Amino acid sequence: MNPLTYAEENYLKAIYHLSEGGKKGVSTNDISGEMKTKPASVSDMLRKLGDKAVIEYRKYYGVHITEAGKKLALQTIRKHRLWEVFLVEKLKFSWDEVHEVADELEHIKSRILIQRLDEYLGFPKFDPHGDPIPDEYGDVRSRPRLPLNELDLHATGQIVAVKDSSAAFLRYLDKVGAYIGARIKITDMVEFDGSIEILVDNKKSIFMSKDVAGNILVMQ
Amino acid sequence: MNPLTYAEENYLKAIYHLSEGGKKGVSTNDISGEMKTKPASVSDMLRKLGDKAVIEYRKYYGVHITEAGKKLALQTIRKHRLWEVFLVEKLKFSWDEVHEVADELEHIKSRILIQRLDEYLGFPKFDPHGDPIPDEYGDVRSRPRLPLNELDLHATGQIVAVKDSSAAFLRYLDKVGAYIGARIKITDMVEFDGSIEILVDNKKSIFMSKDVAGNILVMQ
DNA sequence: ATTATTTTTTAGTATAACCTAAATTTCTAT
DNA sequence: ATAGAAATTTAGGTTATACTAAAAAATAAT
Repeated sequence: MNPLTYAEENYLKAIYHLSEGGKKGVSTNDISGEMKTKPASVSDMLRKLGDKAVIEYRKYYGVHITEAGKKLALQTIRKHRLWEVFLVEKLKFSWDEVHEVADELEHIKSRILIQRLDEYLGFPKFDPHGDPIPDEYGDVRSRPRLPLNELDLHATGQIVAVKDSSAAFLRYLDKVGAYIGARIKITDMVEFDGSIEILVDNKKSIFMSKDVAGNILVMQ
Repeated sequence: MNPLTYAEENYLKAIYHLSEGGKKGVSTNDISGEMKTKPASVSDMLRKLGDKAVIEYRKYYGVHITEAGKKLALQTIRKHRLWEVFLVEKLKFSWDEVHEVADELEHIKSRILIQRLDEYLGFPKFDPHGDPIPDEYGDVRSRPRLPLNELDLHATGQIVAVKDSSAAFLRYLDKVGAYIGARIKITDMVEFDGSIEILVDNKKSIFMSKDVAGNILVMQ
């Protein structure tokens, strides 16, 4: 079948992300929400993606991504994350500025470009938000990780990723001094609301709400 | 007015290039040839570009690019050439591989991206083919240059650009050892067909047809 | 179990960018 | 100066992507 269009790639990526975790079908409404298009437009697109066999589409029952679709989605994600690394490491973007630009760059088609970029960046395994970069074949080597709010008091770990990578959240983390790679220890927990205090790199103490902690992923 | 679409940017760039030199209007057919679309499609597009005031369009008489249009075209050209430098200098593309990729990259919208890329590359003034890179404001500082076939016997100069930047021509230049920056001297001329022999960097002798020489631009 | 609500799809419309075929305008050659 | 050729535009159609409004299906509530 023909290569996917930009719009098709974007929908497929959204469907892939929405599929992660649960194996239930992804609903038209969810996709509509993610893509900021109307459900009617989504229905249109699902028919097309179904025709191209990258999703399984049963009307009224949501969609499942196929193996072929997953491969393609992971290619796009690979490109997105490699470009993010480039923007942060080489062009000195901050990690909250890279999303929109990478959303455009991820659609550049050249295979050799991505190979050379990967090489140029030193074959990075994780993007600036700690998310794993799939390899050329779509294999993802993800680290075991869990939300910071699920750690016990006095537990230690290392920040490896963020769940929410909105600019607002990332700028907040910058402000308080949390970053990917930081070694942390839970120094206090408030029973009442689940907020915690952590010690970063044995130096700096940060107090944060449960909500914030839930969006920080750590490796123990 | 709204930003230009990809297609509009591409047409405008083509019109700009076709305008260079002569100040006569650019014909529908010329644009059609350059863009590899049908004349009817060009007419469509010219109406749109006229509406957006980036060209002056008088039906049946070809188009002139406006000042606003020139600015926009130069922005696109700037982006194209900066990306070419990136591909060659950083990703080790050869100069005959960069065109198609840069044709995609040039449409990425972020202004800050281009500023940072420019800085990262050390504010280059010329692309890998020797063409000048316009600055942020669309100013081009071009070097005086003339086709190699117009030099006199025993004249010296330096290769600064190529007129034809097709992959075939560039690979030919690689093969014979001609490159941007090379210091050359005309060592022989054949009256009959205008072919010449040049000495490159006082080391290597190259024999070339008038046609080839006409596509190599030198600074004296 | 039947109605009400929500979700999803269909039908019909719009815009961008392309096409072919036909009409029109301009150019050229006598 | 005018006929024929060449260039250009218009008319009408296609595909991709989105939209709104209406219809249909699935789910939830009594």
